[in-house]
Amino acid sequence: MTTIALEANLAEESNPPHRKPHIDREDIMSAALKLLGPNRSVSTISLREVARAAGIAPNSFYRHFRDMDELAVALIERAGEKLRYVIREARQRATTAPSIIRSSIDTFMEQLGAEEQLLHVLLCEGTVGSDAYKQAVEMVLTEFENELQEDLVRLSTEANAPLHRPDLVAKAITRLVFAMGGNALDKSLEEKRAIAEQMMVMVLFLMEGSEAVFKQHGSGDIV
Amino acid sequence: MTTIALEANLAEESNPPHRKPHIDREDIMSAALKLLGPNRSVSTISLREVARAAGIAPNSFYRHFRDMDELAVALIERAGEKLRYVIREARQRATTAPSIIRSSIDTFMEQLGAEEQLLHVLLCEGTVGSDAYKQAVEMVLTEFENELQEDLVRLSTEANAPLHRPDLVAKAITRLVFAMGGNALDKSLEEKRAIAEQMMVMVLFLMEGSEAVFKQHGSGDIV
DNA sequence: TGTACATCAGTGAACGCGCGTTCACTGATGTAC
DNA sequence: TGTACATCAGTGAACGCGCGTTCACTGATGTAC
Repeated sequence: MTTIALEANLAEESNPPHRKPHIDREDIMSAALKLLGPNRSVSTISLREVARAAGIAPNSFYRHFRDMDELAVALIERAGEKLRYVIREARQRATTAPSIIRSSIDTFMEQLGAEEQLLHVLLCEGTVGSDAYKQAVEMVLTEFENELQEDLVRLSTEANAPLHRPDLVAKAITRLVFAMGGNALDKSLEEKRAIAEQMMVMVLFLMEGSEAVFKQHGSGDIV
Repeated sequence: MTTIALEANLAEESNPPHRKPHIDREDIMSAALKLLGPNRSVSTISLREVARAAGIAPNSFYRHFRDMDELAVALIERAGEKLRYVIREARQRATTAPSIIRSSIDTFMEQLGAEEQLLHVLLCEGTVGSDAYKQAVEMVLTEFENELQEDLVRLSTEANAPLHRPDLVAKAITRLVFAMGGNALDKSLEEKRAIAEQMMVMVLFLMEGSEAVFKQHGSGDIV
């Protein structure tokens, strides 16, 4: 009795007794996301945990993913897509350099609250895990940097305030925001807001500094 | 025969057969460090692995540490001390703002090569692991930030180029250097050098930016 | 100096557990004729 | 429309393994008398 009730509950579907629910990669991915938390990263959750959360037998996992690594990479890619989509939207709402910073960071921090689990994957695990995993995170970050650089160049040209090494400005902003974001994940809403403010000042420093160096040295080497 | 030879080898001591080697926290910590690598972080190594590497029985571990968490925290603190010591030394070699940046970052990257395992602990695991673990990493980072801020204020005052929000400059530099450093860990010497160059430009941007903002707004709020 | 004793870092054996992975299976679904 | 068959996402049972932790032990070391 108790066991049967428990099993039905785990399956999270009220299908007729001996009917199997149909499960796809999507379901498994969101089951995995639910397991993430301040002390649980993708590299520390087990195949059996994911199967349990998805309401399937452990061996059924293999019908959809070769192993946990493949699942992890799929999650990272999903997170990357989502993040890019969201930031692009933020960008369209702002057209000047200062406002794009503010709206991008605000959006980033909003998402941190709303889709905590998905971003967790990107923010917390770039340095641990399998090679495939790290490489996937690195790709997302690089892509992010490239888009950001493009924006920075466009906006600073329009504003007649060219930047020295905009590639490094973009890289510094990206790494900084991701590092601080990972740190902010567990924090309260209030603390997150404070961190967002700090991030904006830091980004401002980077851009002003790059501008100042350009004025001193142009786009050439600093020596 | 083979088994006996293997065991003697594991113990890494050529003591008389039934003599027990004396082991202390130190030995266990360095055994743990040896296990770290690009795909192994403190939070993924097991008590038994550490015991094996230290040449003791698994249960002997408990004579020295309550659990793996206590070991992890000890490692972080050790890494923090080491890092602080090394950077302090670097600081004494340099007295102007630009040269302190260069010599600190050079020293940091040198240590990355020399004591890779020890720094791994600080760089790669701030966002995963137990609360105790994360808190210990956070403490080291904060302490680092405070020392850096002190230096920045002193040097920029001497140079008559005061900074806006030196606390945030210090924090940004710290987070950036640690994030990029964690990323550089697996890389070749050549790549590490390139990353060190990038880090210096980024730090320069932060300082020049902070200076520029100070000139515009003084030390008050930006808005 | 010699003896008795307490301490405590080490040990081997054993425990129960959750894990990843395998196997042969089942039965619903879609397709060919 | 009905029948036979292939496909394939699901299953339960079982495997061997490494894990953390416990227990009662041993024997070297230091101390008290």
